[in-house]
Amino acid sequence: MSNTARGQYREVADRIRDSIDQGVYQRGELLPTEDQLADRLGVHRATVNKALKVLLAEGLVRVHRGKGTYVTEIPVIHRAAVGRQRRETREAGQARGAFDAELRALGLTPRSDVTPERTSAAAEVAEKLEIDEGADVLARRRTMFANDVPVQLAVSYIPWSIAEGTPLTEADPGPGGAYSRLEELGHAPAVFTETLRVRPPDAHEADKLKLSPDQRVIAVTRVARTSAGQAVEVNNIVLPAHQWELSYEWPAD
Amino acid sequence: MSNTARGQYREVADRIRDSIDQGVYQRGELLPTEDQLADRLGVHRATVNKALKVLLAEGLVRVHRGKGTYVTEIPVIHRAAVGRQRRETREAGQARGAFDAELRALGLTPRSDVTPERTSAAAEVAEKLEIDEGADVLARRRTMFANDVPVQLAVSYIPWSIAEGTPLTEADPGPGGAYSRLEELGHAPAVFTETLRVRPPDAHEADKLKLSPDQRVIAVTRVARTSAGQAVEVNNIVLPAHQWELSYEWPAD
DNA sequence: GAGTGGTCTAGACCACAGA
DNA sequence: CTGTGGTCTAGACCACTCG
Repeated sequence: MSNTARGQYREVADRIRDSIDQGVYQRGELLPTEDQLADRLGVHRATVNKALKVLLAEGLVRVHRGKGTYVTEIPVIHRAAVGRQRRETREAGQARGAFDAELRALGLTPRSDVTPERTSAAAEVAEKLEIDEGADVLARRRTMFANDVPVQLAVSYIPWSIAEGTPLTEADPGPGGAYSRLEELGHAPAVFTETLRVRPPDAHEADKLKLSPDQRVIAVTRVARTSAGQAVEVNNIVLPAHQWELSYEWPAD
Repeated sequence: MSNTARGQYREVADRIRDSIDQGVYQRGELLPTEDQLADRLGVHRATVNKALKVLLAEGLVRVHRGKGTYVTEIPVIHRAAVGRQRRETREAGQARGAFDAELRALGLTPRSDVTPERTSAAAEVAEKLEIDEGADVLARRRTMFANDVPVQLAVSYIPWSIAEGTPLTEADPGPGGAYSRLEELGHAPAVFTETLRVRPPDAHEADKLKLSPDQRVIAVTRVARTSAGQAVEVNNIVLPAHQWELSYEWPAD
């Protein structure tokens, strides 16, 4: 087995979790330092540190090295994959896209950095786009924030042969986003595929998303194809696993 | 940030990972003990222990307490959610279902325990099935194995008013599985929804799936509805996160 | 510089597996 | 009984943040 003797650090984690649930420590508030918690709970600091990693895994706390440990203020974000590409969704309300709409629904303030760039396709991307390795692609790199907390990285790849000279190469591709432009260019996406893996963050992801090695990301690879089966976009999306809930819906046939 | 000074244990993890990748330690093989690794690599055992937890998170190794640490022998299993309910998929080849087919495709030997049971619906299940809390439901509990390694837990709930007196209450519901029976009973599922969360395993899951608290599970809640929008089945699926790759596909409209 | 969390070493005890 | 990994304490050093 693996779990019979629970370990003191789990008791400590339970006690701190209870304090958070009961409002002793409020959302966004700084917890006592590990030394203080160790004193109060009568254990060594290393045990408190391990307990806090449990809460970190659960997404209950957030750590700023050199500053302290905070109670998480961002609720779990729901991402409904199916439907988010629809024009109505993309243009709904004040939102500039599905991501914006989801965050506003939770009372959060979305923010997003975009960097379009012409580059050459790595092997995995080229394979999925069915182009030659090293061929030119447009890479649109996005970092998304909720209340200034980073919650998503995404890199969208589109063959340069499609994107060249179009608004797709701009930071803001215009109303309805990139999918609307692809539609107008005669490359309307008709079928979407998403493939998911859960893994520890790599160094770049840990840095950008402020994650510790004890946390996980959900790596989503989305491929958009035309009705002719031609892949027109590959999107590599990285989400802090504790911050998201994903949903999918499809017909039986 | 969180990751600038990499930490010695990550170097140790890299070295052990390299040894596994290069075949120094083979699939299914027992690694040297933590004491031995600590001696060879010139670090304290606690550092080796922490390094092994990194590899555990990546799914590269498996730990049997009291015995040792083994190189994982099960490859990542792919689960294509869309299409697995189709009759052709369910009845394909020698397989008794989509799960069987997926494992056989990887050269693994599937095995599965099923325990049907009449019970009363918990709040979350009742809400999704749109029945009264505490109303009777059929619960079909499954534990699935690949080469005798547990790889999935699932509990399928069907209102007792539908299941009573049908083959659904049997351990083997017959050809094509439960969905075929629902179809014949006039409750053919027409729309499926899956909602995913990543979290640490609870005590029961850790025990059944032989997981350590440092690992994660993907908790999938699937709801099957008829074309009239009536929920007929709720399935709570728990997967060791490091062992699976999930995929979904859907049309743009 | 003082305070924070991240990590490492040292040594110890425990729970579990198997001879 | 011995050997394994899991955990705890003690004490130390480091990197980062902020005044």
